[in-house]
Amino acid sequence: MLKYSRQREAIKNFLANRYDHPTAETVYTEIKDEFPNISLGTVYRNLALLAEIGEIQKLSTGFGPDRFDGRPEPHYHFICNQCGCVLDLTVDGLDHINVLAGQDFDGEIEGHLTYFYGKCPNCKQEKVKFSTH
Amino acid sequence: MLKYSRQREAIKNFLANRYDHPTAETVYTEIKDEFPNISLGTVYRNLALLAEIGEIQKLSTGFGPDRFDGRPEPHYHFICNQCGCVLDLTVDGLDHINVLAGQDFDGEIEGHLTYFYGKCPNCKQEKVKFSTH
DNA sequence: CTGCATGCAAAAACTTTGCACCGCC
DNA sequence: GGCGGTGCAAAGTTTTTGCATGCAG
Repeated sequence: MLKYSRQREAIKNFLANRYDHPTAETVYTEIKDEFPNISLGTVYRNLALLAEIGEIQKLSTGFGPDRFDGRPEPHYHFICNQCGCVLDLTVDGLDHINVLAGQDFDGEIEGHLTYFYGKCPNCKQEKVKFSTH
Repeated sequence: MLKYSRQREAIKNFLANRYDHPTAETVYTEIKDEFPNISLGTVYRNLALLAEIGEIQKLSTGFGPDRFDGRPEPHYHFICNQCGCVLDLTVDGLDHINVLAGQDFDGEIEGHLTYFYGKCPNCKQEKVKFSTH
């Protein structure tokens, strides 16, 4: 049975109000303001738990430590090749790619996980700036 | 300048002949038959290098260590929820999802990385077997 | 010979876990 | 009070790196 804990609640709320997909380390550091005694182990344990019960999402970007997203509903993510930032991305009508993927496949496709790559709005701007020199 | 090395060549060939997307550890263990003195550091260095120059692909599945794919050309991957195996998957006509993703996005989408999840042919079979009991 | 590549081992980076104590139910 | 949660620290896992030596160009 899942028991209430102030720490877990704080972690969940913290993530719900951040849109930059922080790492466990960042969650730990920032949440220390409110809980000076909280331990990194507790942060990892709760992040894993919350991800498992679907209240947050764990993002493995393949670059650096895992990141966490406080928005539980399905959506996509964009990773900037230049600055490494991770942004939420709403893309409609992508469910059909499961069907496409299953066409020549004998197993059963149940879902997919997609990361988009490129230049974030900020870095795209930078590029324009430099190219006008 | 990139200098030839027998170790790197062996790693590349090893991956080219495997279709199970081995981890660095597996590459290391298996390639020791041919190079008893090769070190894990060399394996990691060469895997990173080969991935960077696009001769192999690094797969971060978010579960366990990274895996490596000897097929450099773009294709997709399927990860079995049940047994954890990783299979190659050819899906045509998925490039357009970059356009979809870019529709409400101010940055620039340059590509995407997609993992499909579900039951592999083997595990799907298992399920059928059990359900007939 | 010059400098990238290797082998080795230490260390870094990231995450999990054992254990005694704490606090929700 | 019972049991899941926490803090702490140790350890586990995965990957990177410093350095002396080796080998390709």
